[in-house]
Amino acid sequence: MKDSIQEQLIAARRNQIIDAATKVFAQKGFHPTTIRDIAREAGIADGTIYNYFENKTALILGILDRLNESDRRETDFGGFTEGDFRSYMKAYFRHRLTALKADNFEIFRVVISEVLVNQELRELYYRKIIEPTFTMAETYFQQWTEQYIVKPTNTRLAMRAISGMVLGLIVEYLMGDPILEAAWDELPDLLTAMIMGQEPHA
Amino acid sequence: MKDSIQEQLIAARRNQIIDAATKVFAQKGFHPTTIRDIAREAGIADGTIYNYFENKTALILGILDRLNESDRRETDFGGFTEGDFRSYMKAYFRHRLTALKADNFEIFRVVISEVLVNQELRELYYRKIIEPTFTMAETYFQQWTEQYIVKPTNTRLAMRAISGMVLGLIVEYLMGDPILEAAWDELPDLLTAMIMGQEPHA
Amino acid sequence: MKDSIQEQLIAARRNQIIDAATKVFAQKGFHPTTIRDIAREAGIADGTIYNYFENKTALILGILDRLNESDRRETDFGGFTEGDFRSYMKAYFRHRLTALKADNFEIFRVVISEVLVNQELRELYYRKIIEPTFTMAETYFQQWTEQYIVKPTNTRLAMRAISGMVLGLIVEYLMGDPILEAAWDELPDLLTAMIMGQEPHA
Amino acid sequence: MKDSIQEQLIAARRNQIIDAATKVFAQKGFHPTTIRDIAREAGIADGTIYNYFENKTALILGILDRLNESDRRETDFGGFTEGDFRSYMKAYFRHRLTALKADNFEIFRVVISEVLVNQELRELYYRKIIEPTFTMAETYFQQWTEQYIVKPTNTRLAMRAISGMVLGLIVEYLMGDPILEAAWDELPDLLTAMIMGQEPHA
DNA sequence: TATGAATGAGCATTCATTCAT
DNA sequence: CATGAATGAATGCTCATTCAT
Repeated sequence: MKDSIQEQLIAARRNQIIDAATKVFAQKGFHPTTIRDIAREAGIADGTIYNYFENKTALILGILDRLNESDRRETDFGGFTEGDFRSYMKAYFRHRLTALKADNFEIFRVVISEVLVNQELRELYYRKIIEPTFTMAETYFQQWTEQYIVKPTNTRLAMRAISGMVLGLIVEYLMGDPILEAAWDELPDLLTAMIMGQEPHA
Repeated sequence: MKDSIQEQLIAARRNQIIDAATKVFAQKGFHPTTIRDIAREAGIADGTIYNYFENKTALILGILDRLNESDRRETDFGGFTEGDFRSYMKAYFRHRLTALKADNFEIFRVVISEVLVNQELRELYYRKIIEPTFTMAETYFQQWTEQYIVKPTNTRLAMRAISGMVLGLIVEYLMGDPILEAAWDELPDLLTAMIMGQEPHA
Repeated sequence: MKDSIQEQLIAARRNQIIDAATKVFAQKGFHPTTIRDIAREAGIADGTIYNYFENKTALILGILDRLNESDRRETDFGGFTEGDFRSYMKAYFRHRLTALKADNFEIFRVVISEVLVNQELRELYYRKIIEPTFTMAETYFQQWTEQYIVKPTNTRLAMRAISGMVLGLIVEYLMGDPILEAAWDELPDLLTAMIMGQEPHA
Repeated sequence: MKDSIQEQLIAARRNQIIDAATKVFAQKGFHPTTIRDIAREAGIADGTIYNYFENKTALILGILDRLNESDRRETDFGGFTEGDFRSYMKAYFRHRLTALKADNFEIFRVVISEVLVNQELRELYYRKIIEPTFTMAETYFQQWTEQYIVKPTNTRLAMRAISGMVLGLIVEYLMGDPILEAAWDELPDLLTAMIMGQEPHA
């Protein structure tokens, strides 16, 4: 019982710190942000952060974890399993392309940048987020690729191509492309059309 | 005459430094690499680097410039302009996905990471590399999209989706995905098929 | 309560650092002295200095402040206000010429040198030390100049001439003049005689 | 003959460099000025400076020498030797207080600052400039002090007090005192009056 | 657990000076 | 003599991390 309260307190404090870290990292980037910046933003002392996170990198990990969790909570494509795969794709694109809108874009910029370059982070990110996502998605794609692509071994590659398209577009957006910024919302339809062919007219 | 020699000497030294920087950055990443590391690798004094580059960030710029130049030199899709767009696409995918193979992958990891997070770098990268590339490519895509996509205003978006797919796949590769690593060479065909539909059988 | 202790600790540490800085600056001068020199002399780490002073220049400011404070504490010419102006002058000269004796001379050398050349320092020095001193002294001089100098507007100039005489003598001393070194103690009487005329014999 | 031309060339180049150094030192101060700054201002290469001056400090010495020479050339108080000592004093004050006007003030600031703190410079400055000046002036003052001051041994001290007054006023001016700046031209008369008493009315 | 002062390794950058051309 | 590229020692300052209270 007591442990439970303890855990809740700890979780609350961790969240408080991750909130602060997310905010400041998003504003200033990872390297330019100091532990003191985060501590001040969280309204706590520098040293306190080290009671909850081993080091600065662990904060990025914490952010990743939480992004992942909230993503998993929001994501549910179960409804599309049967039947309309086109709708599923459109929903997937919309979800992925919208999820990072607003503030999230900036923290995503920082996270991607750091993950690319930090092996420890990268391995964790791959193992905890990318891999499970791919594995989970494989089922959905399987049935689709069976119809469209001859070699079924390519299912996994096709999946990666599609998720890569989304990721690449986000990166291009983060590079400051004005075209993407202006027409971001048109992407789900367009991407679906590109991948699945023109929507058959009734 | 003398100026020409001077310029050559300067260019040679710059290349020497960029070579060293590329190598060390690729090994250790941008931030962990010290100017001294690069100077040692280049076999020159620390201070000499500053006779050719304003600061550490300028080294990344130099690397970007050279990647860009060599890319432009290697790239020639002119032959595909007329006629077979499918071949053009396949060539494009193959070129893009191969260009960064080997050592280049590692420096690309570092460059992308830093560009994402450094505004000055990002703006230059966009202005000098991304934007011209898109502008140049627009012509090729125009004719294709005219046939496949109803709204011609989406040409630019489609281009970005396709280049984004490549970029995203590279990033996923850099994240350590074993599937991509194993089947990287199958991608050109697969991507072409995904975008353009199955190749029509004779 | 706790704050008071905190403040005392902070003040103590600041004093400890200023002591060290004064000592090392006096020995080696401002520019040749490194932060590490001061830290070692104070028996603390380099970084600790930056918890108490913004930068190296701020150390000079700290020294100035403390010189100023101790000067104010020692200085009290109130007793001479009424009556004997000649005694006042002599006391003034003696005080000014003695105050900097011993170690103080060397730190004064460094401080003057740096203040002359550092605008920020100069402005602060003028505003916090010179100006208040002149303003405060004006009252005393007023009554004297009323008697001796026709144009009362010149009071301020006369004050500056007299304080300048002291300052100039100190600078000449610091230049290494052996005559001044040998007869420094005779100056108060001499200067008084020069300014006020020979002492009337009873 | 050839040597003479050689010497003239060398002297000309030295002057060119000292001109540049004076200008840049006056603008930026000694330490913030780089050899390159001076070389650029002189329109020559960095290395050339080292053919004429041993090091950066030697440039200050060169400036001092030239200030001294031009001062000696301009200074001639011979006419006042006999007769009117009051006129002599006034001329002395006027000369000293005017000589450094305009640009000279700024270079004087830099020179004083550096001389105070650099022993080698200080000794040379004292030996070559201060000492000869005092020795030379002693004769003039002798006769005056004989009349006014009882102890003739104090002649030298009185001289130093008076020259110190000038020096101190200049330093106070350099500290940024607005009163002195506004009424600088009134000083010769005032100082004379302070030292010699009110001018006797006919 | 919270604090925040102390730590000190670490690094980009500068610049006086040298010397081969 | 002039040049200016190369040198590399030297240093102020930052900041992640620790730990006594």
